[in-house]
Amino acid sequence: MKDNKGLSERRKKILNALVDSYITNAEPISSSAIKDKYMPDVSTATIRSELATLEEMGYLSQPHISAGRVPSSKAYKFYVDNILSSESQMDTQQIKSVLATKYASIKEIVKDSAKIVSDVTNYTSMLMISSTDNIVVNDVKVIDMYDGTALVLIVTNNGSIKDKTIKLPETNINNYIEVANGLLYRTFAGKRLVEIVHSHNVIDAQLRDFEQLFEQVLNMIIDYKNARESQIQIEGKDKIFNYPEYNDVNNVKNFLSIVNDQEKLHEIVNDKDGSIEFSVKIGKEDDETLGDMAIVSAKYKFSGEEMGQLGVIGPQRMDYKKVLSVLKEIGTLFENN
Amino acid sequence: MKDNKGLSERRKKILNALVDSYITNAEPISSSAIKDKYMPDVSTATIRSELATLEEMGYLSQPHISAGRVPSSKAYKFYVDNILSSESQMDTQQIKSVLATKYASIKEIVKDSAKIVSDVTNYTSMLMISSTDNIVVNDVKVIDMYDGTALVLIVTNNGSIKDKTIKLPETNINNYIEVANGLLYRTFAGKRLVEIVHSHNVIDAQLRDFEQLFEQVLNMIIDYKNARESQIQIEGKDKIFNYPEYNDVNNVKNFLSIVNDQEKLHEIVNDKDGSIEFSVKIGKEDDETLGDMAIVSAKYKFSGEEMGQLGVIGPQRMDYKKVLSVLKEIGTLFENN
DNA sequence: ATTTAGCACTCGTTGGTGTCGAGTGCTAAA
DNA sequence: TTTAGCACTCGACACCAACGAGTGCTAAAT
Repeated sequence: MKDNKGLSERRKKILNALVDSYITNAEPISSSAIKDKYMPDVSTATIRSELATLEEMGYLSQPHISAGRVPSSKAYKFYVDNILSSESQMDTQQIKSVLATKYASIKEIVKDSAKIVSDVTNYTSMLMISSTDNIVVNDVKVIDMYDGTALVLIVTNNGSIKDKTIKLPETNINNYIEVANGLLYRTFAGKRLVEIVHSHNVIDAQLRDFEQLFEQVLNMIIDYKNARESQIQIEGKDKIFNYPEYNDVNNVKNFLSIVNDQEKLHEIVNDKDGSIEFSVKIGKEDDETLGDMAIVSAKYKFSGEEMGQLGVIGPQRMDYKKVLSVLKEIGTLFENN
Repeated sequence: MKDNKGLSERRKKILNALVDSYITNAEPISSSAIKDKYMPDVSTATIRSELATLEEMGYLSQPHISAGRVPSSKAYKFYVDNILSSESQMDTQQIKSVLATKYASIKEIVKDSAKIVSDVTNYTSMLMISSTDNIVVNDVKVIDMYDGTALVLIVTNNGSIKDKTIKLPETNINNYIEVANGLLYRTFAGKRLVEIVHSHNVIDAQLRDFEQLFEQVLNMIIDYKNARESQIQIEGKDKIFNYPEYNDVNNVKNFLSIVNDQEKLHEIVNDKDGSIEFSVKIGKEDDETLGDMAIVSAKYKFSGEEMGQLGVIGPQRMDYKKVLSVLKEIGTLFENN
C-alpha cells in the first residue's frame, strides 16, 4: 500500500493531523504531540521516522533541528485538495445558520458579501467585480439641460448608468438633440463594451457635425469600462492582526502591499484555467509576492449572470475548512436566489 | 528676560534645536549633542540644567534616566506655533518648483492633490471633501426610459449629478412625467441639501399620485448627501513604514485603525473653531486615539468655493516645516486658479 | 520488515553575571 | 550664573550555564 509516489494512509493521517494542529496553534508540532492527540497507538519513534520521510518528500520543514515540524506550502495544498475532494466534510449547516441569524434577506447578503465573509471567517476578504466583457450598452441618450449644456446617459444591461455633462457644439442643425439620439442609438445600442472600445469607428460624411459628440461619448464608455474593471472591494484589513505571524512588521508590510495592489490581486486570482470554481493560491510557490500568505477565492453567479469573485486573504496557515465552507455556502445562496 | 511663564531665548533655542534634531533622527538628544551642533559656546552642564527645567515644565521627557531627552507633545506644539508665526521661514519656492516639474496644469494638481501631498511630503495624506451644507439642488428631472422604468436625475450646483432608475407607478394621469417634472422642480429646485433633508414635507392632497415618486427622490437626495459627506480619500498608506517608530506592530495597528476610521478622522480634523486655516493635532493630548501620531490639515477653496480639507497623518515627530509649506503652497495654487 | 525503547545529541530559551559607555544630577568652585 | 568634575544609573551587549523539548540513530523486539 505504501509506495514512493503516493502517500500511505498513515502518512496522510499524520500530514492532516499536523496541518490541522498548526492551523489552530501556529506552533511547530512534535512527534509526541501527534501521538497524544491523533495516534496514541503508535510510538513516537515511528511517527518520527514517518515525519522524516515526509520532510524528505517536501511536505514538512523544521524551523531548527531540535524543533517540531511545520507544514510547507505543499502540505497545505495536500490538505486543501483533501477538503475539496471530500465535500461531505464541509459543515455547511453551521455556516448557514450563522448567516441566517445575521442576515434577513439574500439581497443584503449580496450587497455586503465582502463584509460578511470577512466577519464570518475572521480573515480579510475581497470582492472583485467580474470583467466587463459581457456588459452590453442598451441605450445612449443626450438630454438637453440648459444653455448649451447636455447630459449624456449610458444605460447598460446590468442596470448601471454612467452620466456626464458635456457642452453642446454650436450648430445650426434643426433638432440637433433628436438627430443625435437617433444616431447614438443606432451606433451603440446592443453592442458589447469590448466591441465598442476596440472598434475604430470611421465617422461617415453625414456625421461630421456630430464628430465631437461621438468622441465624448466614446470616451465615457472607455472610462466606464476601465473603472468597472479595476474595482476591488477589500473588507476587514484589521483582521490580520488576530494572527500572531503578523506581529512582525515585515509580514504586515507584505500583506498591505498585496492588498493595496489591485492589479496584483487580479493577476493572482484569475487563473488561466477559468473553469475551476475555487482558486487557492498558497505561498511563494504559487506567486512570489504572496510570501507566507494564501488567497482563497471563488467565482460567483447571481441570477444566472457572472457576478465576480469573492475570497479571503490571510496567513498560509489558514482555516481552509471554514473558509471553503463559507465561500461555498454563499455561492449556493447566490445561485438559488 | 527669563521668567517662569515664558521661555527665555536660550530655552527656546534649546527646545527648537531638540525638536529639530529629533524630527530628523528619531533618537533621544543628549546635552553634548546640543552643545556640539547648536550651542558650542556654552557647557553641557548648563544645557543639562536648562533641559532639567524644560522637563519640569513639561516640554521634554526621558525614556530612561541615563538617556537623552525626547520632545513631548507640548514641545511639538511650541515648535509648530513657531513655524506658523514666522511665515518667512517657509521655503515655498523650493516646494513650488518641485510641484512645477511634476505637474503641468493646475487642474491635474487638484485632481491628484492627495497623491501629490503624500509624494512630496513622504507622509500618508488624506483629502476630505467639504460638507454638503451649501450644496444646492438645481433641478430634478424624471426621464422616461422604457416600459415603466424611469431615470431620476438630481443636478446640483457643484456640477455633480446623481441618477437612479426607478419603477414608475401604474397611473392613469395624462402626461404623468411632465406633471411630475413640474412638481419636482417646484419642490426641490433652489433648495439646499440640508433644508431638503431636514424638512418633513407634507404631501398635499393633489400630490397623492406622486407620493411614491417623491419618496424615492427624497431618499436619493439623502443618500447623495450621506455619500458625499463620508468620502475621504487616503493616499500613501505605505509611507508610514519609512519611519522607524512603525517597526512596532502596535503603532502600525494604531495608525491603520485611525486611517480606516473615517468618522474619527472627520472628528479630529474638524475643529470647533472653524475659522483657522491650519489644524494641527498632536498626540494623545489632542485626541486620545491619536496615540503617538499627528495630523496636520488645511482647509481649501477652489474657484472661491469651499473645497474641503487636505492634510497628512504621520508620526508625532513629523517634519512640520515641510508639511506646512507644502499645504500652504497647494493652497495658494488653488486659490489663484 | 516494522516497530519500538533507549540514548546521545542539538539547539533555542531563559536567566544570571560582568563590563562598557552614554548620559545624567549634583556639588563646589570660578 | 556658569562650569568642571565626579558619582551614579541604566540600557546594551556579550558571555555562560542549565534546561528541556525535540530529534536521529541504533539495536533489540515483534
